This record gives sequence, C-alpha cells and structure tokens, in this order.
Amino acid sequence: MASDGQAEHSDQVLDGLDARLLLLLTDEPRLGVLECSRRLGVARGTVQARLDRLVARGVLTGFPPALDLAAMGYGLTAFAVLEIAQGRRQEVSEGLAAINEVCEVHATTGQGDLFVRMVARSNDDLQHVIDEIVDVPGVQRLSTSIALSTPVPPRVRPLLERIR
Amino acid sequence: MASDGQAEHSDQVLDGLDARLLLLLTDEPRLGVLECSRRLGVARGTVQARLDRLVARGVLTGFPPALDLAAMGYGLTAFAVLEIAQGRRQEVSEGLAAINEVCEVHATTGQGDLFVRMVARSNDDLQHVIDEIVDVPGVQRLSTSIALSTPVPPRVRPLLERIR
DNA sequence: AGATCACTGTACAACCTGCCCAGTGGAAAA
DNA sequence: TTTTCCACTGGGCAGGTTGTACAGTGATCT
Repeated sequence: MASDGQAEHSDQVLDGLDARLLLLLTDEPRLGVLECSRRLGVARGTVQARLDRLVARGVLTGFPPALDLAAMGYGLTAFAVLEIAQGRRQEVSEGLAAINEVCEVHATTGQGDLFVRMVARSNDDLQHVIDEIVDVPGVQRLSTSIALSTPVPPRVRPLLERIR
Repeated sequence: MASDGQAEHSDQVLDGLDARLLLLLTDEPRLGVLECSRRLGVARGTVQARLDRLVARGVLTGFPPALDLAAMGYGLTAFAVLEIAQGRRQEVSEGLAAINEVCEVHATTGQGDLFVRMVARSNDDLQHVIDEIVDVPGVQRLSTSIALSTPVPPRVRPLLERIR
C-alpha cells in the first residue's frame, strides 16, 4: 500500500509523523535517517523529506551539542531582572552580550525591563559577573536570584506529544 | 610527528582542542567525526576519543534537535515569578510540570519563589496558561512578563571561545 | 478525469563508522 | 636516567549509511 498521511493537513505546522519524528530525535538525537525510518515504520525517503521540510519551514533549526554547564565548571546559574534607562535597551543589550557569562537576555513587558540568565563558577565569580552587569552603561537597578534547583528542565516534549 | 596535546591538563575540564571541537559542532552539528577531524587537523581517532571523553565526563550530553517554537505556532514566550505556600515547592513543581506550555521551572533564592518560562500561541492562549498556573494548589501569587524580544538568544559560545 | 502530491520500495556508488593495530614522542614515575 | 604511561598519528577493513534517482500507488484538488 502507499500513503496514509496528509489526511490531516489543515493549517497545522506539524502533523503526527513530524511530531513522532521529532520526539524520536529528541530522545536519541544521533539516530540516522535510516534508523528513524525503521523505528517509525515509514520509508527512508519519507523521513528524509520530512526533515528537509521541517528545516525549510524553520521549525527544526539544527542539532546543537547540548553542554552541561555544571560539568564544565559553571555550577551556578542565576537570573537577574534589570531596570534600564529609557531608550537605552539596544545599548544595554549590547553591553550584556559582551559579557561571556551572560547566556540569555530577554526584553520583557513591565517597566522596560531586561531579563538575564547567567552562569558562574562560584559565588565569587558570580559577584564579578553581577558587577560587570551593573557597570554596563544604562543599567539602573538589578535584582538577582540564584537558581537553587530546576524542577522542570528546559523541555519541548509536552508540546510535541500533544500533537495528533 | 605525534602528540602535541596534554601540555595543558591542569585541572581544566576542557582544553583547547575540546573547545574547538565543541565550537565546530555548535556551528555545524551534523558533521561526522571524520569531517571534524579534517577541519581540526587531527586524526579521526583523536576526535572520537575526545567526544567519548566529553560524554563520559558529562560535559556533552547529546545533540537534541533545536526547535523554533515560534515557527511551531507558539509565538509568545512569557516568564512568571511565583510565590508559593511554604513547604509546597515539590507539589507545586509537579503541578507546573503537568502543564504542557510550561517549558522550564527553576527554584530560586528570594522568598521561596519559582521562576517559570512558558509559551503560548496567542494572548488568549497565554491567559489560559496563566489560569492553569494559578490553579495549581500552593501557588499564592504570580506575576507575569511577556518576552518582547530576545537580544541575546540562549548561547554557550562565549564560554567555549574563552578557553585556550 | 486529470493533475498533483506524498509515500513506498528498490537500487547503486560513495562515503562514513566502529574497530583494530603498530609506531612515536612527551611527561611522569621509578 | 630509564621505564612506564598516555595521547596522538596513520593505516586498514568490514559493514552500514547516505545521497540520489526512479517507477509505482493511492488520495486529494481542480
């Protein structure tokens, strides 16, 4: 027999097969295309086409290596909410980007705030990072919280599992 | 000639070659071992050994697929800081983990707070997610900010580039 | 009905992987 | 100093995988 797919292609970006494929790759990212096709019970060409399509659509942006920062010596993760001077978000963002330990910055609603995730090797080190942030021109106020634990590590799984 | 490495193996977890390898894989994650060895100018076995070692040490935990949630239809990212009832962190964490749109939860210093990252398809959808969070038993107060932009997307690069 | 599209199943050459081994030289231990 | 240890090199081999192509099938769209 042949097809069975596309019975469902409303305006959904991902169909069931896409989701199953992504879940499979989430669990075992080093799987080859052929192995995926075996696990999913479809032809190799189909898996290949799906992957290409996901990449083309911008849904699948790559397979970056996942690094454990703690194992790399950066045992501390901290978050900072900062208030900045009006109209200097661009400038402040660039200043933050120049700090190695700053791993992520978001501009958020609220009082024109920035939200920062950073890492450090130790409390001392964290202090230095915070000092660096405070020294960025335009930063007015900063409040820091240290991550004590991570009950829910970064995940996308539930969103995929819900499909189909 | 042979070796040239291990001139530097103090207590560093990663040496220069490790870092270069990880950077290479960060940029082009689908590269095979052989291609990596060519780009780095070392023998294939060396790359293989380094990768194995990084995995063994827990530094390299895998190559999960990177998904663009926006391209998947989840155009909104929001953060929430929540205050919870004393001694119910475990319980609240589990409640949060059960919500699909909750992508990350950290317990932080401060007043026994949790920090949540979530996504949603639309403002309406976000409202539902927030409602779900508020309904988790033990949650006392919640303040939400929507991410307007992401001046510094999640990154590890600077930490690697600094090595050697 | 005809065109279009996604999927299947097959095929083939080129390539890569996992694995093994001998040899070399630097660094640490004896 | 000599020996041992260790990381890296460079080579080889079998088996599996990739990239690519193509014909065939059935469902959907026009």
